[in-house]
Amino acid sequence: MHKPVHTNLLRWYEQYGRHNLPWRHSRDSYTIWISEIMLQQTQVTTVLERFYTPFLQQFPTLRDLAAATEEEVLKQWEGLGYYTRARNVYKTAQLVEHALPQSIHELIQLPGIGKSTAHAIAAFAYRTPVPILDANVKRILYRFFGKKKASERELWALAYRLFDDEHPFEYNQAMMDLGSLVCRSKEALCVHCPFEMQCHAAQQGAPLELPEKKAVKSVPIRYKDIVVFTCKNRYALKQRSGRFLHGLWGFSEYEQNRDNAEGQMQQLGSIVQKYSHFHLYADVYISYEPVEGHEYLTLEEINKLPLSKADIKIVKMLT
DNA sequence: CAGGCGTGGCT
DNA sequence: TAGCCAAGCCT
Repeated sequence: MHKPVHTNLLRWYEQYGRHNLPWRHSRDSYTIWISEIMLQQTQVTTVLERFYTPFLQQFPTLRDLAAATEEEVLKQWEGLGYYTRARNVYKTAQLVEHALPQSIHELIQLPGIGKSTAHAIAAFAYRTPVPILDANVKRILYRFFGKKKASERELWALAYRLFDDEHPFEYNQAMMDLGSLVCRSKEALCVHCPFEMQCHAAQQGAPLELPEKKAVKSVPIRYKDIVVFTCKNRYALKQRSGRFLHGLWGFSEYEQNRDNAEGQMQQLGSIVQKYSHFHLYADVYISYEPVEGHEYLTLEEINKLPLSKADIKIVKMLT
């Protein structure tokens, strides 16, 4: 249904919306899908300024992506983080022959596409009249309906309740922009909000109290020694195979151990890398001893490999 | 279902 | 500045 709040929202969107986002007016399901995956847990600015265009330049179509290697895709993803997204994007390109499916049911079965992304692709690429539910929309819903906490199920119900099914596309875009520009997590600009009069939190005068903040968990610190084995201007790396940074290349880490530091190893420096679930403090050493299970590569070769931020810092120490 | 999963922007 | 948190997904 189309209500007065929707009229206010659309008017606000026409005037203040982010109409220059390159994926916004695309009808190509491929580019919209790539943008949606890149934007998972990632700010618009980062994707927009550094990753979206170069990626599509290298892989302009689904067919190009499918024809690439996983390492080439990871290299394009280097620096963006959450690399499982890159591997899932590649996997999906192998799976679907011509184009992404259109139904939410089918989309959600593809690797890396959950309920939120499936709705977004359906809404933006295929103009399916369904609401989307991202972090921006969630924050608006919490405040608009005056809820301190809500389950995913409840949030979807609220998303459908507020939805404007007469202008679904514009409504969805408007909601994301409103959440990003006005109903912000640390500063709510209610005076500029088209929902101000209908919004429960705004009427209570305390929008920032919603939603209820989660208890902060302390992040563990891991201390490691990283050893760069070298021989004749080549350095030993291997491709990571665990869940963490899977597929990226890197130097070898060891539990911090005085024995390592003592021998003939020379310390190059140290790095700090803050991951979402732990912080890494590592001393970096160089060793001229031979090592098994690695590839000895020149700096030129190393720079062509997909590397994590921490390993890039170490490569910089070598140059 | 809580935690693993990267990196950088913003306050 | 240090910490929060950003167009989530998977296990």
